[in-house]
Amino acid sequence: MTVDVKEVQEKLSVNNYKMTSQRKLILKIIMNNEGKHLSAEEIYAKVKEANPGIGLATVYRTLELFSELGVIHQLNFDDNCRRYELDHGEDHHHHLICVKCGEITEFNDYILEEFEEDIEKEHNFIVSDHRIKFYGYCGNCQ
Amino acid sequence: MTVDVKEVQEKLSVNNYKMTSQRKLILKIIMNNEGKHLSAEEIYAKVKEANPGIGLATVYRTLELFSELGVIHQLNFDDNCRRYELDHGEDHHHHLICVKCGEITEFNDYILEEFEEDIEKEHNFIVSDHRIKFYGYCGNCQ
DNA sequence: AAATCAATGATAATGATTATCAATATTATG
DNA sequence: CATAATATTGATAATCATTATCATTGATTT
Repeated sequence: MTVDVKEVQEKLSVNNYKMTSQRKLILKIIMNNEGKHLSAEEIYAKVKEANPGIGLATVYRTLELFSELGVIHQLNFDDNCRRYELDHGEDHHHHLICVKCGEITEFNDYILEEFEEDIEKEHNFIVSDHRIKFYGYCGNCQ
Repeated sequence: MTVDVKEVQEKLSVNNYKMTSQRKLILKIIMNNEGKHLSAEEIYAKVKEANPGIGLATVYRTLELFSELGVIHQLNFDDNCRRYELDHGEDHHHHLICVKCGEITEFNDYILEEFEEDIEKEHNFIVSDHRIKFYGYCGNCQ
């Protein structure tokens, strides 16, 4: 389930939004930086290299729009800003956060499927997604 | 592993901090509101009922201090503020977040213990803590 | 071409958090 | 006990990410 420009264009037009040059540029920046978890300001900086006329507000608006459409989703690593990554749907995509150097590693898992069923029974709560953060020490910091 | 005032007093004095009346009041507010995940502003409001002279800055400073000492820890429910709860140590304490009404339910689990071992082997990452957020629909919103 | 509506860019406003600094409380010391 | 040294506090200013505003631009329709 990879994300490509055409697919996003679809999602936009279905919801009566247009794929403008600014939106396409922002999308490409995000796609070209998979795993970097860029913040709005970081995306803004990269975007300006290609198109210096673009406004910060447009970046924020576009990130909000993409989040609504499920193209991306927010992350929070407790560093005072929202970060974003492509939403690949049902991949169980999580993060290892080094509490010393802050390095963030990604990994996938599928072990919580059955656990979600338990939650639904025990707490009468229908799980649609989950996010795990593991805190600890990366290879360099042990 | 419950948290009590005496224990916090210990932690404070070990690190050359004093248990002032303000700190004690803030601690008690947090203890009396277990499961509420109060924000700094919310704690400030409750604190002022008992001691109107207390300053907002003191609340923020105390929350930072308590976090450093491991008395409490931060939570993030993507609602533009940091929330806090008592840190009970190694209890695996997680949250179910309703994406519709925002209700937050707590639960504990121990199933990820063995999974942490896998992570240590595969990613050379020593896990010290983990936090899971399950998103979905609570009983009222299904 | 005129009208309608969406999207943008610049900038002001907001709001949570942090920094500053003088005043106060506490502890150590002579 | 008095005084010096230090920690803590309260008030307030500063910061900074994010959001709102609004006039302008661009695209689309008729």
